[in-house]
Amino acid sequence: MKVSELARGAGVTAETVRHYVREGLLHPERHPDNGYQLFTQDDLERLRFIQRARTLGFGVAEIREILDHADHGDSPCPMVRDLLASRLPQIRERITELQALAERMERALDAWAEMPDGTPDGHSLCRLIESFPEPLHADAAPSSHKPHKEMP
Amino acid sequence: MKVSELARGAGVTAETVRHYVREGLLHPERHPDNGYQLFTQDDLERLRFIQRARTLGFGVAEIREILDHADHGDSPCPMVRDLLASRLPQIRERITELQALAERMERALDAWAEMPDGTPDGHSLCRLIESFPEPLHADAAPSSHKPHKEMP
DNA sequence: GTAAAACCCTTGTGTTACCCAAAGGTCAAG
DNA sequence: CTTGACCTTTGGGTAACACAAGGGTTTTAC
Repeated sequence: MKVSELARGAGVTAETVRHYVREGLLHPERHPDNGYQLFTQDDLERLRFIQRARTLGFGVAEIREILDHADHGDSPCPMVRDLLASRLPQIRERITELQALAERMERALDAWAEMPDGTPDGHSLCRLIESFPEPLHADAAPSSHKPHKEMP
Repeated sequence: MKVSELARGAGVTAETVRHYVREGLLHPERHPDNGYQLFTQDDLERLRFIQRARTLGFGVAEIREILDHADHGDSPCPMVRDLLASRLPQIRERITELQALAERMERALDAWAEMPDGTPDGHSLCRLIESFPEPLHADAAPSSHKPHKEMP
């Protein structure tokens, strides 16, 4: 198979496939004449595996590790389980955050009805936003969790 | 106020403040002698406004627009409402996705108990992942929504 | 047989919202 | 006057691709 064929087979773009190759998740042969990348059926399964792993929240680097393990004949399952277990709480946290976000947005839109769009008076920017509670930045809590990152 | 003072006042890092200055969200004066950035109380409120807007899901570029509007004496509220209204469904979608993700992860961890960590046999990578349903890539639906982006 | 369409290659750039390091100037305290 | 804390700018890194450019190749149609 060539790049695009493999890509179609898994429902991704050719760019994504090339990306995975660059990142070392796929190791295609090269057609000796024209240098085209040649993929096998196993590569297709491998790509589908990658897709599933991605939907499980794994990053590309992690998947590479998993695949490397498996390629060496080791079972990556324990690693997978640990990664899964360690990330699940973060996902939950992220969900909670987003739900709070959605709620804030809804309350904002609801409150809209009763608020005038008045031109700012030099001190107010948009009451719609200003009237929200502050993000209450944790500066007293000794729990050393730095500014938060995005999910992988 | 100097950078770090402003930053502390809003619970962000000095780097973040400098970032917002670079992006044009804050326009501090400069101390004529040493070139230090000088912020006012209004800047502190402005920064807090920015923080609230961020927690409402606005991107830096959008906030810049909002602030520019307000700085010109226009009410940014209608813009804010539209942005809020247009983004809310995306947030909901994202929540649904993440909930599905969390569920998949849980099911995976549950299923773990009954599965052997067997070394891969050359065709299986990790049954824990392989036994998941494929991401069912929409290639038949005419709804032209390309590979999805992350939330702003 | 050949020309255009459709693919392939590599390389480099852009996206988001910051974080971090380096090199060097400034300032308050001891 | 020397630390140490803080300031400045510049430049590079992050995640997972998307996209465009410039140039070769293969397939398809006439």
